[in-house]
Amino acid sequence: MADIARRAGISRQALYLHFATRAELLIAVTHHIDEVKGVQERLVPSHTARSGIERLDAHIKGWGNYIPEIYAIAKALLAVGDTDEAAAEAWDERMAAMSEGCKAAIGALKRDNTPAPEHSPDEATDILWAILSVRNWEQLTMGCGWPQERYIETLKSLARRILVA
Amino acid sequence: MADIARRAGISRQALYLHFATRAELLIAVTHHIDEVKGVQERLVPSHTARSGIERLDAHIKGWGNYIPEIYAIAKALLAVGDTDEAAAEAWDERMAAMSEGCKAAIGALKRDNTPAPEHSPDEATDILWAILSVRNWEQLTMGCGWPQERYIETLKSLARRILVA
DNA sequence: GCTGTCACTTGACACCGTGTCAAGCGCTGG
DNA sequence: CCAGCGCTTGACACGGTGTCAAGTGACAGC
Repeated sequence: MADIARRAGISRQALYLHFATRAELLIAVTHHIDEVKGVQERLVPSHTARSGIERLDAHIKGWGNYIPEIYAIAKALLAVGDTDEAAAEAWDERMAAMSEGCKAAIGALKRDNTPAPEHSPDEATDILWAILSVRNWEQLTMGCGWPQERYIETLKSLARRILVA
Repeated sequence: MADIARRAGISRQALYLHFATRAELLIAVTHHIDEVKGVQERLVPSHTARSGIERLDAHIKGWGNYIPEIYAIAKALLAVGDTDEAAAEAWDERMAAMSEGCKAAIGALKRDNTPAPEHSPDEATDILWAILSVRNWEQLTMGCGWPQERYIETLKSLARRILVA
């Protein structure tokens, strides 16, 4: 909090006039970034995609390229979520939005009659959500050293083989 | 530290006579659990597997069923790893051991001439390692509510479709 | 039986981060 | 002119980690 106040050019106490707790500040930052960087707009291509496969690709690309932009705040929010209920809730809420996108992509596959027979739509959604998680991105790019481009392409390939008949 | 000391029936200060820092204690606990619960023994079936596919299955089962036993300490270690270099290193070291198992399974597939053509052995190892990560387990079982049995079976199925030709 | 050592105890303290409180200051709009 | 607002300074409480000093009690070796 002291660091942030210094960088903002105000006193530490003034920060508490705006945000009651550290968690609240992190939540507000998260919402602000979503607004400025526009999650919604990123997922537009996935709405206008014609086939289910196209939609799957667009969703992976849109979300996958969004992750690096929110990574720092996401990590902070996840960390504080271990002890702060409201922060955990805020994160879950964000994830629910992203999970809706997964669900829609899976739904589009079903409409095309191209879903993999191995999974129910719910299970397929869970799987897609899991492999697109921030933690997974962290592991593959920061942990394994994959460049972002490769992350996107490989995940597209994985998703197709797992979720498309 | 106070809680742990109380549960151990010694004074908080006595704890510091054994472990210099909280991180050091967590690291020691991790090693102790590995010793007692035996990671090595769990992976024996994977060494004796005949085919590459069998080995892949055995590795997923062995490790996948080990995760719930180490989950609590793993989470604590990961959390403290954000600020403590030694803890992060200890975790990476454990992960390297597990990653070796992934590598060996991929190697076995190659020896059988059954690896998926889409990935190099290194990439296949990274992917297997990522989907078998503790975070992924957390997400699917705790987040999505999958029972352990289903987690194992679904991951086996995923791994085959991704990594086997 | 004495003594040194060792594991532990009690009780204090420093430091850091979060969050709170009170008093004061300066600008601006009515 | 002044009330209100946003901010300031400066203090403090609290909890957690880590440190330090002095003391205690048991046990082993002489």
